[in-house]
Amino acid sequence: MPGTKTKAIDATTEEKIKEAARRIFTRKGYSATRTRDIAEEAGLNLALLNYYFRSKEKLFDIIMLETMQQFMQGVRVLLSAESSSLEEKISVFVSSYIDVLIKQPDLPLFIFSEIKANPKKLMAKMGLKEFLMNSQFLVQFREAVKTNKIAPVHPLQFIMNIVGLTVFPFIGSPILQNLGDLNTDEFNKLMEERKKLVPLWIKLMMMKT
Amino acid sequence: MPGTKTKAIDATTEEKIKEAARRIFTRKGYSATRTRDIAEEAGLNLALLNYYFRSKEKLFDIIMLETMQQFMQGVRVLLSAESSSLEEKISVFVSSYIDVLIKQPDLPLFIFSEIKANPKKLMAKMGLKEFLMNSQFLVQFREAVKTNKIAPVHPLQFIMNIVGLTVFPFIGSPILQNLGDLNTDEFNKLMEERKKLVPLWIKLMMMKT
DNA sequence: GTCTATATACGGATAGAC
DNA sequence: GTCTATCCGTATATAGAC
Repeated sequence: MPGTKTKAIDATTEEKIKEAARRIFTRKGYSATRTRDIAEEAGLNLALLNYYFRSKEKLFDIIMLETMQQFMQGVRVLLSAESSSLEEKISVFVSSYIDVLIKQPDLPLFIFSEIKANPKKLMAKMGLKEFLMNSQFLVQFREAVKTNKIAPVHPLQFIMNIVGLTVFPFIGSPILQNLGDLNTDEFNKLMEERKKLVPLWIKLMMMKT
Repeated sequence: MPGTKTKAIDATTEEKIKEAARRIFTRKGYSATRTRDIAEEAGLNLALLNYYFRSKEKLFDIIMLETMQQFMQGVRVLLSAESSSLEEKISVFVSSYIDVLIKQPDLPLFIFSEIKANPKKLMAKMGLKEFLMNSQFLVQFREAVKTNKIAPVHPLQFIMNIVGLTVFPFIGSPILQNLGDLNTDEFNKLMEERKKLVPLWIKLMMMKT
């Protein structure tokens, strides 16, 4: 039966639990998730969770760390990259992010909720601030302001705009889909459109007037 | 019978409970909130909650209904108003909304989270869709598109932009504040700036190119 | 490693004194 | 109306058989 199966081909029990946990935690958040839901989702016994991860919280910590690293990847793309222009960075960020979010639309609400619930525990692990400070992105932004190519605003305003225009639709999707009478496919079409629109809009917004 | 007795000068016990519940629910969400937290926040005994509201869920429903009505008020301002122009509507919406959110920054994350957790139960109560459909806002938007004043995009894209640029910073504030090394006052200053910037940006974004 | 059964803790709800 | 004490269901965690 299960113990005699090969580990090589299908997912190990530990991986099954992690995958199930990721789905449920992301969908419902830490507090609303019951370990029973995870066990059921994984098609496994409840006791296995404790055998592999000792506690709900430890399991969550592992999932959360991995999730945030994934979420951060887009940001790192946006911030680093020596060779590309500011505009190119924005395009790449928006486009790749929308791809991720179409596949995992629950991600933003989950991350922002959990960070709010536990800022100290989770913020440190991101190391986002250090990354931003010496980033090529910030250098290019300041240069563009100085040379009068874009309007002079706080860099954070600029970042809020890019991230907000990209991420917000997924946070508000239940309301927005209802508002526009859209099913998921139709909604995703609009998101695909935004891959081109958002970078264009950002460019227009930041024009010197 | 609860609620029928005194209309006193200072807050009644029932109001104290509701105020405490509003704060805690909004801060932590339904699942993570314990009735004991609410009782403590109100400086009252746990048993009073049940005396006045029968259950955690019934108390939550009352709070949630009131909160959504408040949240919707800004939207209604945006959508209705026969006399004002499209631009004016946007300015009023952004400005009044940012005022609300500076006072109650937890509101957006709370509302979006709870709607996601229980869309059927909560969406109907908003009645947002009906409101939008016959709104002056939508008429004016379509007119502006037809007369070539703004670029032709799905109205929902337009709404996402306005709401996203206004609301997103408050959803991401823990991360954003950390990113920019800002305390709450400094962050709020940026939000005050956005009262003027967002309407301007919207105007620029939507230009015909 | 995986299961069943059970211990333990926690949170929501209630009974009853005042 | 408000309190103390307590009940009871549910969720997490663990023991022990296989």
